[in-house]
Amino acid sequence: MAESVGGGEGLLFLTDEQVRKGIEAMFFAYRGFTADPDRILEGMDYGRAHHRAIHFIHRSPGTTVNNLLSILGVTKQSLNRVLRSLIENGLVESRVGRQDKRERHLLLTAKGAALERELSDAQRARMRAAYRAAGPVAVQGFRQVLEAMMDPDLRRQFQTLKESGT
Amino acid sequence: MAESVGGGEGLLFLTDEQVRKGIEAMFFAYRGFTADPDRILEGMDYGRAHHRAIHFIHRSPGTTVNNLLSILGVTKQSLNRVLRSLIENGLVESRVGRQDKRERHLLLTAKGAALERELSDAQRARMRAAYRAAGPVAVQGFRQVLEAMMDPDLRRQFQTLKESGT
DNA sequence: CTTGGAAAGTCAACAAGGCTGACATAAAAT
DNA sequence: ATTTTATGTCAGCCTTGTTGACTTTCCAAG
Repeated sequence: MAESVGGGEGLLFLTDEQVRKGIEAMFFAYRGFTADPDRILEGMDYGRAHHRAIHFIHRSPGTTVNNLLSILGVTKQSLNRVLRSLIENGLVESRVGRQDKRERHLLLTAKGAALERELSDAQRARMRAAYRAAGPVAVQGFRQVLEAMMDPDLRRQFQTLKESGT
Repeated sequence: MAESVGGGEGLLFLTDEQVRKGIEAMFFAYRGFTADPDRILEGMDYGRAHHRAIHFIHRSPGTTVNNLLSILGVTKQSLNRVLRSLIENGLVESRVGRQDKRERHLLLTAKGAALERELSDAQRARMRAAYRAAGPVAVQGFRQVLEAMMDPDLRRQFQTLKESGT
């Protein structure tokens, strides 16, 4: 790499042009990031919105609608459209809450879990390949920068999710 | 960080759960990435699609429509709608090609450049802050992983753009 | 010089996935 | 008893993507 990213004490001497490259990298990388799931979903009745719902239901089984709403950052009308089709087609189960019967707890059915696996296998394969190509140190840095880019509320949500896993 | 990302010889011992966290980080970070420009554009007649067009026209002044099409990865009908409004509102100038008069060369007007600056200032500010928080080593890693995530064609496009700068 | 094909623009129609506003229901909380 | 919360739903709108069809312009090869 010709361009240095050096500078001590956390001070970075990056030109606007260099930062702009980071922005473009983010743009192109995100296209790659969504490409595989998009390919799988096209032809089915589902899209990226369904993928996101399935992902986070898998991630937090039994999560409530409101919970999912705040993670996804969309309106309930928007989520409901997606959720309804997933429930109708038997990918997601909606259970009335036991303590609070107003709440609906969302779970993947076997069929839903199968699609989740197919989608996340594809997406993880790409991530793994990228990680392998870039190396362990790069992966650490990747995560740190991404986390620093998030809005504070989203960062909190992300960290909450992080703790729930592993 | 409790989770190790170690492993010698480019072999990464990452569990599916750890890779999944990278995927979620990408999702949340992209929201932050687009948040500031989106805020600026809301209320104007423009959206994210306009931002992207403006960005790449600024980046490669005089680029042709076909060129832009392949960078953005949308159909000409979709781009045309965006481009038309930018031209009508005097943000973009479309010049008939000198050698090949079928081609249109796209340039930002002063007004267009002003909006471009406003948008990219906001976006760069966030990137800079993230870079500063994460440190120089992390920034290197960030770039490497992003580049490795791209589809090969997009990576080539990205690298071509990279060379044109600096 | 004619003709094939590339570059660009445009019209129409459609779909996904966002949004707002309004309203309904059930159940919890006060 | 009343208010608030969680959810669902209807209707309508916007942006941004898509396909298909058609036109104009014009370079380039026959």
